[in-house]
Amino acid sequence: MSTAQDAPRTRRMDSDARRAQLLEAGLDLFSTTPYDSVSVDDIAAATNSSRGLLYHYFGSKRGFYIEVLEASAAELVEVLRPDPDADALTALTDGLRRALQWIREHEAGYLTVLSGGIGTDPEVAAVVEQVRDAIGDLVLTNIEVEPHARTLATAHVRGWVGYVEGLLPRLLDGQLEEDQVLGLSTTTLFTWFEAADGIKVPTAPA
Amino acid sequence: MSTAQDAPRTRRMDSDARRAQLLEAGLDLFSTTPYDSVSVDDIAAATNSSRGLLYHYFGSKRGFYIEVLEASAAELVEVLRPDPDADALTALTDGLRRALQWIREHEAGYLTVLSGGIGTDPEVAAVVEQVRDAIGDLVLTNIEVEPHARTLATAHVRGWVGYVEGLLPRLLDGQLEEDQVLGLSTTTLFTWFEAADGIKVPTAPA
DNA sequence: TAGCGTTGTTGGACGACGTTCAACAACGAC
DNA sequence: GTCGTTGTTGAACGTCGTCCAACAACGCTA
Repeated sequence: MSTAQDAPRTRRMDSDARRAQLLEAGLDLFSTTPYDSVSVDDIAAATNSSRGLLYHYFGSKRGFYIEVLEASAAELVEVLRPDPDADALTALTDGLRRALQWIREHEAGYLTVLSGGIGTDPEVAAVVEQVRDAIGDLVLTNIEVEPHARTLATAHVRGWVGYVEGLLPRLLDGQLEEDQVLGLSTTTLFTWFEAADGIKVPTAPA
Repeated sequence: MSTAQDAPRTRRMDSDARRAQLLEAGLDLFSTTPYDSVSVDDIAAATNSSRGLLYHYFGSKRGFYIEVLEASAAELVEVLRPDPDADALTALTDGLRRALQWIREHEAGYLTVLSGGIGTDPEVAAVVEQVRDAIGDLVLTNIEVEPHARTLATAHVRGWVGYVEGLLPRLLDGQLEEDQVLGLSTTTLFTWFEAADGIKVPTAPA
């Protein structure tokens, strides 16, 4: 017979749930601790499981790290997704505001996602670069760009993502207010669009 | 008696020279290989010395890595330093051109410096952040900013550094020409200055 | 309920790594 | 030639990532 007291010694979980549990624990740990100071044992301990499990699900510690990165990045991109009904400036401002809120809530976690990764690891760098591109594309969503202006416009939004990232440390340590960040960011983004040839911002800002 | 053939078994070097030799080897290795794939043995082998030497000079592998970072960053900042006699636009364009050249020459190395570091390591992040601030200050050198505009101007150049960094991957993989990068960068930097209150760019660009 | 195959899970074992440290060897001074 | 200084070494240790053979919980069938 089996009661609540004598639970099975090893808890078997649905594999999706286990993956999610590991990823969540990974985000927690990597957010607060440098990559190589987080041991596989730490991750196992945080999930009440064993070292081997991480290898069963993710193949290697680095593979695990990359999935943590991707999961967190997906969250951020989701938060940023603009309201398709709003005009460009409003959509951007609102999206940015949500993103900044998300970053504040996950302050340490955000740093893991966008500002870091493991050293020169090309796979990690590729993931981070992909996230930045994705955000750039998102920003470009409801802006009309003629084909010949495509390259420069894409480059500009990609640069702009870096611009916003550059402001973040100053926002997080209080040197800058949220409205200042929003002001600088939107101005820098749209001013170039307005001056550029072959780009039209629907319901352009005053 | 001693000839050229039977050289001393262990070569004693001037400590400054040895430090420099280790740092150079470190830059080589970290440029091409992720941090935790570079072993202390590799560094020792590259300098024909032993593991212990790195600890003698740098205390730890991470301490060593940070010094490599700092050395490389100092080089980049030096290259960027604007000609004090030129007007703002020329000084910036020339500095940027030199920097892009330097980055092309040290392509992998640059990635080690500015785009990376070890994961969430706060010490590493601080060094990288410092470099970006230093570059921002450099850009602001020959621009006249009234006290009340200081905060925003500093923030803008800091964001701008991120902007340029954001364009770099596209320059390095050939999606963007150098002149396009220069054009986007200078436009984005100066357009805001011109529109801002209390900021004067000497001999402003047309 | 007993047995069976599937599959989530474990932890010992291994090689590689970062780090320490006591001993060593090259050099300058006298 | 001797001595103190100091650059240098490599064996030894504890920890880590990784592998893998054994294990145990569960669903299914009879």
